[in-house]
Amino acid sequence: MSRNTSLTPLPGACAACAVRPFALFRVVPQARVGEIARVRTGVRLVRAGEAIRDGVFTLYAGWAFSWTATPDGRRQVLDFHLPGDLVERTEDGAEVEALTDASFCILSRDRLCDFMARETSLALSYADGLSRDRARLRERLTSLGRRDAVGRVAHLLIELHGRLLRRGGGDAKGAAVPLKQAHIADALGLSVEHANRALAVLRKDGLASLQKGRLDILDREGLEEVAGWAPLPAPQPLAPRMMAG
Amino acid sequence: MSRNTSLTPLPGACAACAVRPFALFRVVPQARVGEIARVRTGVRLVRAGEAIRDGVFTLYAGWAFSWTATPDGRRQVLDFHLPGDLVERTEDGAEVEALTDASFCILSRDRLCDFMARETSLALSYADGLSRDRARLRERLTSLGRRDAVGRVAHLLIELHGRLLRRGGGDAKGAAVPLKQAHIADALGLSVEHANRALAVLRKDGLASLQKGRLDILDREGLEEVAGWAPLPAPQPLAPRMMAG
DNA sequence: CGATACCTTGATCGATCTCAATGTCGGTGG
DNA sequence: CCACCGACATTGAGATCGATCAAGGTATCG
Repeated sequence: MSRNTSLTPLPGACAACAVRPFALFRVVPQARVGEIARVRTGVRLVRAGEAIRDGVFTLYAGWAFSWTATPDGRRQVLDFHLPGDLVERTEDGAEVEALTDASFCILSRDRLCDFMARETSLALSYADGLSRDRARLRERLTSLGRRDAVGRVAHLLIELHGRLLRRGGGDAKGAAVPLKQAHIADALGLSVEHANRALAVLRKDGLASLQKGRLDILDREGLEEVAGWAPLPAPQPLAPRMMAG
Repeated sequence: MSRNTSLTPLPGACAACAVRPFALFRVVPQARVGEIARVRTGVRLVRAGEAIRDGVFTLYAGWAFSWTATPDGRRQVLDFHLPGDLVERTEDGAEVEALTDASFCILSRDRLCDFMARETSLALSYADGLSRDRARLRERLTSLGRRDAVGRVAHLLIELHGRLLRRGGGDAKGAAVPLKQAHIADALGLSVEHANRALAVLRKDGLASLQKGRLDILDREGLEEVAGWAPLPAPQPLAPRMMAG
């Protein structure tokens, strides 16, 4: 039994759900929260490192990530999932794995569809989630395509910090971030050793520090600088013009 | 006027639309095609290289692509858009540009929302499109993260070939692909020179050839081999059926 | 013809990978 | 308490892939 207990809370009643304000069902008015229960087919608790095979679920506590294996046996992390995120296991060979001990609500795909059919706002909330996923992937793609290792790591840290802040985790100074260096490397297309060196640079330069599950933002502005974060639209006249025809 | 004429056709009546079977409105039954007209606010023809500033549109003829500028003035191509694709200009600084001469139907975001609110299957079709975008971005992310230059190019060529085949363009032997090497480089995080060398390898090895706007698949199996291609099952849409009635 | 856009090739440089140790820390069994 | 172990982080040195720089080459078009 000692090993079956966990400090990770299980999801409880939807009406009091702490992550609903950030989740798919945020659009459901309090009066109709009962209908959510018919979509939820169960709750589950998994240990860090366990694969999650349920098709559709809302992460309630803990982190998870989606990844895919490359033909040469390495892996690419596709996205990190935070509490409140709707996660779908797709059929394309990508896997979902708990990054920490985690709990979540399993949803019925069919009943979710029915609910969305009755509630347009819910369908739009679903689409909104997909849109955000897409935006995040575009950012990451830009990182892998055009940023160096330090820039990629800085960018990822800023992104995660923002996502956590938005759901009330951490503060401007930092947040709990349980990533190992291997997760960062696999997400950013780097070797673990190089991810380590990039983090060391950020630390040495007093920009950010990720250690023992804690992210500290030491110099937000400097961090954005090395991330190539464009707060203002950059002047474009000199940008290399693409082919015109 | 010689320069204002174009061989690129403008979209005509929705009822006879050639790309509708692959587009957002594929779920609208013939009997209700008239309702689409109220969503369409106009049609437009643009030249290759022109920026497209309309917020939401369905590409009818020609190719386009979305891209974003990096702080150092280079650019990252985020996605290529083919006839039938629904394209949204997002607020995040990404731009959309016509890759060839192109025409499209401009949609009203508000009226599209109304239509989706009335017709769940349309909302699901919209979500399905977002899902596919996401799947494509995940594939590309894996490419940039874990494949070498030749693998990335091979993978992109296979992807484009598949997308074209699905909408009736080209055949197993190849298809019209108007990409310049600079597009490929900017999409895959490579320099133009290296993209060129990767294409040269594929050509020399008799796997594929991209020249003068034409993609030839010379050895599909070998191409998949170097791409590290895992044949994926068709994405399972959440539920896009034809609208009843 | 000259200009422009695009493609191709070669040489050098550099960021990142790979391989190989070493370090640290928490736990665990003796 | 100590010795050991496994998981993770760190560091160094050499090898590589792809970027960059620098020319040419080709085709199209006015």
